[in-house]
This record gives sequence, structure tokens and C-alpha cells, in this order.
Amino acid sequence: MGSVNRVDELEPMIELSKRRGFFWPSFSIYGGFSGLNDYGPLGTILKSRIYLEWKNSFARIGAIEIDSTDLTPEAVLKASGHADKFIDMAITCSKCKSRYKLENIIESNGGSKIPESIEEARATVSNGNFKCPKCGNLLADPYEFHLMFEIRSGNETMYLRPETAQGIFVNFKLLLNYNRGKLPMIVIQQGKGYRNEISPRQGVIRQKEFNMGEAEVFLDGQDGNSFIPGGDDIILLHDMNSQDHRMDLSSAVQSRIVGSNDHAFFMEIVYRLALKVGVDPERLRFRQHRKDELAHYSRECWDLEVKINDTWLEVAGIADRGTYDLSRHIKESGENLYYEGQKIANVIEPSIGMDRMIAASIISNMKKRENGYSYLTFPADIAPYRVAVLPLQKKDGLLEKARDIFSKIQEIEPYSVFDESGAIGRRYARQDEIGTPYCITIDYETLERDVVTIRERNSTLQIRDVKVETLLEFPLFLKNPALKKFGSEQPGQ
RNA sequence: GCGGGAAUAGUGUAGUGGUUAUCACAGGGGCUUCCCAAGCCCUUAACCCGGGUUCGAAUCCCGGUUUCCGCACCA
Repeated sequence: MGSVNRVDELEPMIELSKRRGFFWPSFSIYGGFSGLNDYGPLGTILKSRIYLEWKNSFARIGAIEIDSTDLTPEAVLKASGHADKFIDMAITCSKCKSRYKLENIIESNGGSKIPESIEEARATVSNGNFKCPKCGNLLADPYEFHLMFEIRSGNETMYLRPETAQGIFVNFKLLLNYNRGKLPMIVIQQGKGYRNEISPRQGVIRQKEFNMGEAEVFLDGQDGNSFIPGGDDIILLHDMNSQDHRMDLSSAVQSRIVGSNDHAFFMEIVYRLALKVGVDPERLRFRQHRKDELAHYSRECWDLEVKINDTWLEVAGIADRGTYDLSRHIKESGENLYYEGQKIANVIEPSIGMDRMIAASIISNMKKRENGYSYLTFPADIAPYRVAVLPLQKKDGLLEKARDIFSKIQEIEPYSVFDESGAIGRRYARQDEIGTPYCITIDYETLERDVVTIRERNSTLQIRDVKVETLLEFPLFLKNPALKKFGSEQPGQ
């Protein structure tokens, strides 16, 4: 429920998503399965459009893209550190059923040596006289908890990848060769990651299987100036000492808040993507990881967070992985993953949780009109459907005329809607609710003079007397001169 | 995982042991209107799963699942 005063933004988003087909819980006819969600028809289009924006923003700076496997041999994840770090040792109080991470129990009892194996953990616990912090009961029987999904393939142990990144690192040698030995090299990958979450919550926000968009940026040397941030967006930066700064990212580098220009540049790329998919800048900040929360591979990390229900939710992380991964793979595989002799590339990793980015976009764009009807203010670039064609009524040849125009519009804008049912106002409302930016109405003027009316979603304004030939003039409907009359309210701008 | 609520058409809900399972919105068809979810008529569509108690269970009990709220977890 939440407190009475708080407006819950998540619940209306989930309700809309179920009703209109953005996403819904997986396997619902079998009672559901927690932590898994399917994208419905609208969500699937939205997802591919947001991925495309992401790809474009990296392609514009010369990125190359690969697509590696989900199944990953144990050796790779041993090298990367995940096989060790992704197994938690835990302990449950037999009396009050409280669960603890073993290392927390050892530390809170003044111990410092964290056991490396389950055998060692058993020995430590049986000698340690550790008590449950809650009820004082003596704790016993530590066990392992796997955060990765394990798969058996013959005699091999494999895992479903916890991140897409390793697929890029293991291909580094081939990629560098493909790139004719040149750095910097930016490699991106779209795909699924899998984590055995103990208690998935909040629908698409925390899942066992999730969509990621990751980039590994391989940099020449340590100077950190291969890429220079150029934007003047004033951004809220919450640093590791919980100090807030409002400044653009190049100033943040000069003020030594962000560690390097390279790091700041990719923070900027991710920030602009969030704006591009329609997240309100007022909802955005970067938060720097404290030393004690950095992942095992990371030297410095800034999360992009979105404010939902007045709490900050991580949607992306821009980590400085240094030479960690390549060094590890050099050591474990014995392969030459150097460049220019003995140099190891430095890596910046902008990594985006796409499901969360999509949810943030929906939430940020959900608006209500004064009459209570809701609409989605998606930028036209990511709106699932961009145009709906609506005959004012079905009689007098309007339906046929509308169908004719619709089939021509589909040629230039394949994702368009045709809707003939119900009153015209109802049909506008239907399109508003799924965020279609433009409706084209076919009326008696169309029959007489071949002109249509274009109606814009956010303003509900109309332009009448748009010639059909103007409408069809440009392959990209969004760039059509017919829309200029909408001025600055146009959602595509 | 633990504790506590909850689970009924697509969505939101009513229903305290016997109902033809309520209502609204949404959806489909028709009439009417003809530029912003109007009106009228018709219509589709639901008791989470499995056991038990009972002559009889949507309703009571047990187990499971899902979900929400706390706690823990979130590399």
C-alpha cells in the first residue's frame, strides 16, 4: 500500500502495462513464476525502439556490435571472478529462521578472515561460537547460495551469464584484429543476463532474467582523455561522500569529482539516452559507488538513477573496470590479449538495465488530462506506433478512402494503426493511452479535395487541410513538412 | 527466504456456507451522432492450484503458487 500521502507510480504503470500489452507476468496460466515477465506486443516494439536509440548513440561514435552466447563455461566465469564472488555463503538461525550472509556474521563478531570454501566456513563456524544477532541462538551449518544459474552439459558445468560483458572480453583478441589493432575500440552487446534473485519484486524492476545493453570501451593507456565530454547539461551528481553537485560533466572532471574524461564522456552518452527515451531530467542523477560497495572488478562506478516514488532506482552503471578483466583472461587462458606488445587496454563499461530504462520511460511519460484520461508522452522516435488512421465514420465511402490512404502510409511507416470502431473521440483516447503521437482523420473533405486532418497527442491540436500527397511525400513521416505547423509542442522534436 | 495482508471476466471490484456469481470500465456487433472515451440495444468474458470439512465451499481449514507491505538480499 505505501503511505497515504505518497502517489504510487509503479502500480498504475503495471496496470497499464497488463491492460495494453507492454508487459505481463510470465506463465500466468500456470499460476505464474516470480521474477519473470514477458513483453507484450506494444512492449516489444517499445523495447526494440529503445534498443535502436541505444545502438545509434554508440554507432555514432564508431562502436561495433557483437552477439555472444548466454551459456558460459565455468572457466570463463572463474577467470572473471564471478564463479567465486557470485556464491554467497549464508547461514540460517535454526530458532528464529533469520538468514544472514556469513561474512556479515563473521565481521560483526570481530572476525576478519572470510572463508574461501564451504569446508573452511564449516570449520570457522564450529570454532567461532557465533550467535544470532536477533535471538542469540547459536548458529550452525553454513551453506552456499548461488547467484548464478548453473547448467550441466555433459560433464561440464556451465552458467547462464550474469552479465553480457564477458562475451566481449573473451572475444577481445578477435575484435582487436577485426579493428586492425586500433584503440580506442568500442564494442556493444544487447542481450539477456540472469541472476538468481532471492526475492524478485516490483514486476519488471527486479527479475531473474533481464535485458541488458552493455558496452566495453577499450582505451589506449591510462591518460583517460580519449573521449572528451562536450555537453552543457547540468546534471545532479551524488558523490561517494553523499555530497550533491550540480554541474556539467566536463566541469565534474575538472573538479575531480569524476575520475576521467573518458568516464565522464560515457556517463554523458548514457544520460542523453535517458533523455532521448523521454525520462524527465528532474528524475535523473548519477550516484557514485562507495569504496565498500564497488563490484570486485570495478575501480570507480557511477550509477544513473531514476527517481520513482521518491526513491532512487539504478537503471545504468558506468564502471571503470581498469585492466581487471583482460588481465584475468590473459592469466587464465594464457592467450595474448595485449596490444602493442605488452600493454593492456583500460576499460570503461557503460551498462544499461534495459527493462528498467523502459519502465522509467513509461512512468516518466504517463500523464493525465484534466478530464482524467491518461496519455503517454513518448517521444515520437520511441512511440510503438507513430500514426493512426481514423475514418470519421464508416459510411459514404470514407472507410474505403481511409483504407486506401492507410495502405500507402504503411509503406512509409510500417508500424501504424487503423481504427474504424467507435466514436472518433474514443479512438483518439485509445491512441493517447498507448502514446501514438499523430492521428490522421479521413473526413468528407478527404473525399472532395484529398486533404486530411492531423491531430497531435500532447496538445490535442489539429491541422486541417493537409494534402495527402504532402503526407506521403517523405519516407520518414516524422520529418514531414506537414507537421511544422505544430510548432514547438511537437513530440518528435 | 522469514513475518503479515491479499488472490473473483482484459482492468478495477461486490459477494460471511445454498445467488442464474454483482457492478463499472474496456472489448465485439448494431442503431444514432459526426472531430475528442456521448446515448440506446445486443453480446463475449471470471471464483489461483491441490487436498480437506460439509448434504452443499468463491466463502471455513491445510498445503502450494503468485502478489503487496515490512525485514533480509541486490555480486
